[in-house]
Amino acid sequence: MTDRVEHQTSGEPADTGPAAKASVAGKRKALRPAGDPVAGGAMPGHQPGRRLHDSIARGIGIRIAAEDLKPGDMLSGEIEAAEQFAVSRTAYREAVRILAAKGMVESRTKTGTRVSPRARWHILDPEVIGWFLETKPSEGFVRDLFGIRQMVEPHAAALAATSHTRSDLEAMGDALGTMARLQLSSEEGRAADRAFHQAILSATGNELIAALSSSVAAAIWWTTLFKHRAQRPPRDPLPEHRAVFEAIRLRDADSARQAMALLVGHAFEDMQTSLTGQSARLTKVR
Amino acid sequence: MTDRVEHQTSGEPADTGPAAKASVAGKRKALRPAGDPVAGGAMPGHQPGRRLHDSIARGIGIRIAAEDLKPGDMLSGEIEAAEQFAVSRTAYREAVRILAAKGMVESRTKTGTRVSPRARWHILDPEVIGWFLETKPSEGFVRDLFGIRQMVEPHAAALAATSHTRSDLEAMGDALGTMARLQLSSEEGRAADRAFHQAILSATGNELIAALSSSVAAAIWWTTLFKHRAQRPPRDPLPEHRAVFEAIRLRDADSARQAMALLVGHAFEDMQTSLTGQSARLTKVR
DNA sequence: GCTGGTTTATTGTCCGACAAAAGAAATCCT
DNA sequence: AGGATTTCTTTTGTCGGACAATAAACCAGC
Repeated sequence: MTDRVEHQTSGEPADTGPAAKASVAGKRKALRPAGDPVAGGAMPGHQPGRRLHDSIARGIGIRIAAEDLKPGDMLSGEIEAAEQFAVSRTAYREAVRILAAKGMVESRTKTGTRVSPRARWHILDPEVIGWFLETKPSEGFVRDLFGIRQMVEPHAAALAATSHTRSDLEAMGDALGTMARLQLSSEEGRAADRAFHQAILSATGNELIAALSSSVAAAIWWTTLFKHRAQRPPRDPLPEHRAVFEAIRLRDADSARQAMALLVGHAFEDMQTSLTGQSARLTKVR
Repeated sequence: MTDRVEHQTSGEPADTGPAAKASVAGKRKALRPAGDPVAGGAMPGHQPGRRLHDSIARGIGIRIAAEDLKPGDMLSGEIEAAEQFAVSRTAYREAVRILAAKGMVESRTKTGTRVSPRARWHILDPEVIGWFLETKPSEGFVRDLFGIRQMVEPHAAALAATSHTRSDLEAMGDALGTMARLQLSSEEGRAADRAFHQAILSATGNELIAALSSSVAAAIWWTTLFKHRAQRPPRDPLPEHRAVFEAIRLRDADSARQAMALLVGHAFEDMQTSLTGQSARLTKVR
């Protein structure tokens, strides 16, 4: 008894709608009409210009991240799944390869393709993190995100203080200047915030630590998002950033570590108060 | 007769002799155009039972990790590449999808597929780390590996001290017992070593930190390898492991952090002395 | 020299077929 | 009947060939 999971886009059960299999076998003339409103048909949320297999992988990945598909769940067979997405089996298979490369699913002959146990997910993969943030991530996930940030960034700041080069310092300074000019209300200002922290991770000289920047960036993204939603103006982050920068510039590792620990700790506090203050509001972003 | 497959942990310098494998299957048609000298043979290192696209992805990934293919380098076109590997374009494309999912290559129409800049590589991906360790004992990479271990493990031990559950403790205890029984000379003993450290990362309760276990495991793998190569008997790692375990068991976060910092520091020292002691052998590869 | 079409090389997508693996079922031998 | 063996069946894996879409490169015209 195959208890298969279907790839439906909305809550509507696929219910073999009339238009569902509208000439899947039809000639490939069936170009995708712009704005095709027919539900159940074409790949939902597929932006033109992006690749089909990427869109499909993303769609399934988001469903897994949202626990709509749980570990152990079996995906429908390739032929059926390809039909549901209204794409060729080739495109669907390439999507599954992507998911498998990120540890999210496993395929075996006869057994089919099923969602892997959570411990195997490459949860530090930037794309995977993006999928998790796509829908409302669990409180635990955001907490873990900050947990890693509290572990990484003070250490990284200390390393950066001793190992930075001139260009590292310039990158930090530029980002800091942009932050001061634009504040965190604009997208550019928030990008500068991320750039500042990324510059520090790069300055460690350890490319494995630098690879954690996507996780850090994700946590920062959430912080600023929550701050932005909370009506009351948050504390000004600039002085603490400057303190970190100064300590790194003076090659004072201990000060840099402490300053960064303070910064991250405050960011965590802000996020927590914002989160508990309006946890009901945490619905879908975007 | 159990047809047991030897699970030789790949990672050993791929000396894989059996090249005569090939013979993908009795194909329907004679492939192989006349003018093709088949440079390098069909698909080297493809174990039967593994998937073709995985083997190809691994092969290319290793070449990238070994800097045989450098960032910016363009891979040959899909048709030509598929011919070189003696596989279909489909299989080759799925391999490229895997590489792209790990940030190692980027494909664009007309431009072709090229190796991505190093900063985009998902270098914390367990498979990617495996590719790096396959052929490249770059001193810098191993140093970075230990750098991340020095950052992660003391912090993780402190967290584990406060957050561990009974089952976490049991996992650590079991691993420690196996280590004591088998030492590090056997593969099982080394596996127990890795299991001990992994149990600590799991006990943090932070799944993002736990996801770093592959990096830590890789570093441990290198340590034991070097220790094994160095003729003189290394220090006994067990007392230090026990100290970490005891501190965690007593929920003493500070002691756990310090004990773990000591353990990792000594492992790093051992690795460095072993490494410098036979640097001639290590650098001869390139 | 620049602008704007045209060519062209390369990846992207589709289709239909067969191979291989492995669970499930049927069969056979004792 | 029971267990081992063989056959069936389902599902992914691989193949080859075709066409579409895209963007770089090229060419023509002003």
